[in-house]
Amino acid sequence: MARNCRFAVAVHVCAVLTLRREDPPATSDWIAKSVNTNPVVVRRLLSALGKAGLVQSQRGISGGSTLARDPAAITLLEISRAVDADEGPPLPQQEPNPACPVGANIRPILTDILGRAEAARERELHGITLADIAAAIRARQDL
Amino acid sequence: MARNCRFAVAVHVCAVLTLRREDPPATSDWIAKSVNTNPVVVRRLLSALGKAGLVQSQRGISGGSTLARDPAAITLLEISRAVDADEGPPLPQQEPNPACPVGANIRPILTDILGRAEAARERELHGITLADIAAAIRARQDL
DNA sequence: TAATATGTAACCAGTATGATTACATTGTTG
DNA sequence: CAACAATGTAATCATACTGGTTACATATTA
Repeated sequence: MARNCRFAVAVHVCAVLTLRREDPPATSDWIAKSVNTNPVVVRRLLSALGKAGLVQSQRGISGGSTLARDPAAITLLEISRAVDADEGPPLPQQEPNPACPVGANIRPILTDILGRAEAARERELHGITLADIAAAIRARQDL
Repeated sequence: MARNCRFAVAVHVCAVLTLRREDPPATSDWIAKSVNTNPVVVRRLLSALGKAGLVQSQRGISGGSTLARDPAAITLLEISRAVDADEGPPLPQQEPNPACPVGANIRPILTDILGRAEAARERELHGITLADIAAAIRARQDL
């Protein structure tokens, strides 16, 4: 997992689009007020989500963004991959010493371990859809 | 998962200590040559591992570090927690707008999701011990 | 044609990371 | 006891990344 807030904000953005599914497109300005950030930050995320095919945007008057698919068909894993580029496992750029038995063999082992950890995280996110998020929000509203 | 290499290097360091279990203590200088980094970087990690009770260090001539426990009793989760402080879920510092239905409710939902993702990653690391790492290294050597 | 929205580039301040130097402290050994 | 060799840690530095902001070209609609 990257140490930034892009995923969290992207889910917030998508949640807004999900709850506003029947309404006219949401502008980056409107969404930014809900997130409490700058509209450009929202547009950057929407651009990434659009390239991943999760969202559609329209320019001009009465423009804005809408979900491209059924919320039940969009997983949080897709959102994560859309906004956070895969940078590979966090290994030091400097290669270890091949003259040491550990240095000579640890690299692929670490890559495997870090890959498995990341896969576990992704499996979790794959099991959650935007429909689940919307349901959780509605449940909290009805308290 | 943090976006740094501390965990990877810490596992490398511990793997060295595991393979040298029957030998005299390893110096930070020696380990640094295997990792291919600066001895101070190694000492910082050894210091954190020591505070977590995974490693013991001795000053002075013929000093150095050794594993504090059986390699089969040290999990990668312990190593991860020792060298990477828990910074909590990566949420924006700016709170969302409580006047928006999404902004008012998304925070605890995001916290839950990010917590579940992190828990999945930790479950994976909990299942791997230093003995497994040592075995993997030996298996690669015997090719 | 005027108004409004997206799409992006450019820039900035704040922060994290890892490498490095420096030095005090501790322990060993001759 | 004196010299040496190791850890422990503070301080500094270059690099990189993040998120916020301004600016402006482009597209779309009324």
